[in-house]
Amino acid sequence: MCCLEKVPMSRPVVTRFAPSPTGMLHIGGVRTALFCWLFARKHGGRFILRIEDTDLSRSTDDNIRIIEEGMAWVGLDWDEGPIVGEPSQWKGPHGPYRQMQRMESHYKPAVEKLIAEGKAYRCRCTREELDERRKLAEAKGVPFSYNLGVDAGKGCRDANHDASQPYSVRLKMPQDGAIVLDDLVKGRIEFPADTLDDWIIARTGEGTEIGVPTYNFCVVVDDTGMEVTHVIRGDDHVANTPKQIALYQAMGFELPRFAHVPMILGKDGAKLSKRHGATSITEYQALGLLPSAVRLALARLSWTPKIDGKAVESAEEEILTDEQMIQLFDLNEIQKSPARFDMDKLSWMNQKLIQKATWQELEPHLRPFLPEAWSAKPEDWKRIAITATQKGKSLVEMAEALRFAFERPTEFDEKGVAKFMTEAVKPALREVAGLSDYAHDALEAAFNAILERHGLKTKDLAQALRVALCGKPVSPGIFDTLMLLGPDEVLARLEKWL
RNA sequence: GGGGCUAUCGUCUAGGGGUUAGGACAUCGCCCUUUCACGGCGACAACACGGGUUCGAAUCCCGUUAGCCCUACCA
Repeated sequence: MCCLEKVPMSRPVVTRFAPSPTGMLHIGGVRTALFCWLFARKHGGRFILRIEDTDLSRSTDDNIRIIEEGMAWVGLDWDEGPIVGEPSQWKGPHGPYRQMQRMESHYKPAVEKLIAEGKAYRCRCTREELDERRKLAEAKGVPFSYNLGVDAGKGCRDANHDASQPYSVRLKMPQDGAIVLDDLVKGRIEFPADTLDDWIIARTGEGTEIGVPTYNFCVVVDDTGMEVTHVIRGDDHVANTPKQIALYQAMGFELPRFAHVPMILGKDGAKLSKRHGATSITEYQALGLLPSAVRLALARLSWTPKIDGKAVESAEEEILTDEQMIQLFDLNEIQKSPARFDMDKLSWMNQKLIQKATWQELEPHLRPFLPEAWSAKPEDWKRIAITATQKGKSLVEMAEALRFAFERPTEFDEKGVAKFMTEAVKPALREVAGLSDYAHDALEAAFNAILERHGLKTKDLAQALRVALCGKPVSPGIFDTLMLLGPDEVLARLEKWL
């Protein structure tokens, strides 16, 4: 069944990605964002980027820019959210899209309303008192709770405190039954009410003021205010969801659909972290990966698209275009269990995508990995350079394979010299140096003629040329190598060997 | 401690009562070849464990184990 059919509301699909600007854009976050993006695109809906910058100590405009640029690079464009390079502006009708800018306008009125309606209450318990109780519970080996079980009746739930003293604000949770979450990927999950106690929606403020609201509160206010219909997020949020559901209900809002997607683990099954290698999207960019490869690899982690009801059955089918992914995407096909990140497969997909791309498509991605001189080269030259190296696993490999075209070799591979720079081959080399018609066919014909005259095999001459021209017996196809260098440069590099 | 989620080749996964348990990446071997690659062909390789239910269980149920998440006036 399509998840859309289960949505009671007839509003257009809206998803959102809400990262914290804490210094980098994590690959796991990008994957979640990708699912949100795919889902929105598939259903012709909107995709929102929202910045959760309530962690004042780590949130900076620079970090927000890192997120924006990372998202832009990986090709996840947002319909609503911040405007790159304009910290105080945004696009979309539900702004601001930075939480710190929503305090007075959105969060505080919502808290006040809940208190006024008796759905939430002021709590005068201090952090110290709470810590004390927590320690006590721990010593006794019983679970701490604010107002549940043995702690029932404790706390300020029924005290009806006014605002005359500093207070935090807690939400009254239902006290019996269960909160059920009908998750689009995990299925039905029940949370017994007696495990969910009254939680803080707003921290203690100054004097009679309401303090800064907490994450679980802001999320709900934002998601309702921004008309989010499908909350697609990491499954580390599953256990937060019953709190949020209770809040939706207290505020009288219709529930969105929830889809908790599994997290990405490192190769060893531990949470993906620095020691597994690259975790930030910026690093993947630097590795010479195509954004399309990153999208594909990330999407295929935990998701098996079905074509006509069948999962992909060949290497060819693994390489999906964005259009195919958007068309095929279905939350029902997402795995419940976490997946381990596999750099090898990403790398293979990257290679396949490089092979499939036209040289024009590749050029802008490749350019940053090449020296300045690249830009000045004629189109034809670029075409040859790219098509000649399009077997590489990454843009870095391609650039590396083209180095010889920009730098004369300073060192020469000893084994290569010993093996291929024979006396027998030198006269042939001399003839190659004299060639002037560098059109591919002419070059090939002349090359073969030289071979014949000197009784050499292709390998003998080609390898000797590679060593002389590139310093090592490795280069693109020999005719491409010659063409990229051109007759003058070939002559110059050959001179010392004649 | 409590609550929740998860478990098929090394990795991503298909399959959901009867299959030689299928594919992809990686690995290994062979072939192709002007180098390196690409490409082609092939091989290796899995149902976490223990109980049920059943004529029959990877598949359904219950336990166990392991991993992860939440259990904050973090997000």
